[in-house]
Amino acid sequence: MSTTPAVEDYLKTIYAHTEWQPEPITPSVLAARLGVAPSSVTEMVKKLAGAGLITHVPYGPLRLTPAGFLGASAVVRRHRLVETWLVREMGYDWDQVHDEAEILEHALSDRLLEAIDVRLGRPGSDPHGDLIPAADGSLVRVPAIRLADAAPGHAGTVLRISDRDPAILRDLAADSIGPGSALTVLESCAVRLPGGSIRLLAPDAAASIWLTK
Amino acid sequence: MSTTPAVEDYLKTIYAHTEWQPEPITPSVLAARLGVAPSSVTEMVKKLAGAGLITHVPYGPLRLTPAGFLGASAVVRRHRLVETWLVREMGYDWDQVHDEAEILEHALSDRLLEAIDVRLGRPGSDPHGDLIPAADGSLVRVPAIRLADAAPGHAGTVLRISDRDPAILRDLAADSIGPGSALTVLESCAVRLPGGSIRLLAPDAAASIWLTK
DNA sequence: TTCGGGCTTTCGGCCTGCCTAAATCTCGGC
DNA sequence: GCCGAGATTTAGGCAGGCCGAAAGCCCGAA
Ligand SMILES: [Mn+2]
Ligand SMILES: [Mn+2]
Ligand SMILES: [Mn+2]
Ligand SMILES: [Mn+2]
Repeated sequence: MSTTPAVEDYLKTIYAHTEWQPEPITPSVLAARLGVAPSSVTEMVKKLAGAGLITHVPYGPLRLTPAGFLGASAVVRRHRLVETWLVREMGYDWDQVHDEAEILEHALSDRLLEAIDVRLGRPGSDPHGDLIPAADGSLVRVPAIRLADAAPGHAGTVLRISDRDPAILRDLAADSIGPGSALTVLESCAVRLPGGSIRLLAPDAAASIWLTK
Repeated sequence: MSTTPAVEDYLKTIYAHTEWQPEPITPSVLAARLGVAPSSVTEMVKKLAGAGLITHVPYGPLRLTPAGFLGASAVVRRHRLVETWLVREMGYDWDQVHDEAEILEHALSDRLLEAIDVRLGRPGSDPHGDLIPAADGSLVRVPAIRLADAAPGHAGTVLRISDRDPAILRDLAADSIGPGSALTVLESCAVRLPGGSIRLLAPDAAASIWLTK
């Protein structure tokens, strides 16, 4: 099976699901994330499993094989490098890059990707703090905890903010919170910044932020 | 009908055919340029005509309507801006950009295209001297003559070199000939450069070069 | 004027990727 | 242990884009 944009999006979405939590993805969740009908997922799952990219027992969850993981890593790498490039060189804000990257991730050649990577100084993470896999799929993971799950008093650095909801990203930017921000958790939705100022976060936002442990 | 990559490639190819010569393109030539079967062209022609993008009488040639011309201009503009960007900023040589642009022309958003255009200082032509249409499809055409058709003694500036064959581009680059080069035609395949040196061009190359009249 | 080769179109088919509706399965709650 | 809600799969279809084979058209050469 050739690796079409659809295949790449399926692999990437399966990959992303287990990036910050261990449970494998189910067909219905995958369908919802991709915005397609569950029956469409069933079909593609057959093809991906047939190509040795995922494993799947009927009515069970989906897991990437090593080959599928490598393929997914390549897409994720392209997506995140593109996002980083758009923010650092093309005047985009971090809440504006996702849709553009969603398309370009399927269109860049290896050569152009390498040129962008070099220009950017081989960044290790994208504007949202998501790690950029190396060309061989490897990356250096750091133990992290959701801000919403952190105990009051927990102090840490923002590792990553889910880029799913642009509105959250804009709100956080307005609060000067981004990857690298140091903060202390006061209670479930309040944090103290280094200057001592306090920020009250929406529950959605608190669930989107991951801190060092 | 939505404007898919296939539609964009058809429009662009029809557009390009009449850019340097007046005869409209025929289905078989279009099929050859696109690398598809003639029957595939017949099908797409029906769709394009139905959408008001081209005119076509059965067994006749194909012509862009004003709407089709506008659509084609947009694709050509994206293609040529991408080529220019790859050469000026991403370390590509002028014979290496075509395939990459062939894909990216379908993937860039208007916003990203605008950002690239601004970065490059709104260039009027691409690395091969091909004019870059403005967003409204307009461009400033200059009378030109094929080097192969120029009379001995004709002196002019290189306006444009067809980018169809990368090998020709490499050869010409080795001879220090490119858009803007001043040269005098000696006989069909020989030219004199400003320094006085003489270059013997392959017939293919002489047919690919367009000079000021 | 006729004829035939070359274009063009028609026809039937294939593949990808998506859909809805209708089975079918699974698993937690009773 | 049974049952039903929810998840998953099956079945049948559709649209886009392509193909090869066969039929149809057109025009220049004779
Ligand atoms: Mn995508
Ligand atoms: Mn991101
Ligand atoms: Mn193209
Ligand atoms: Mn060009």
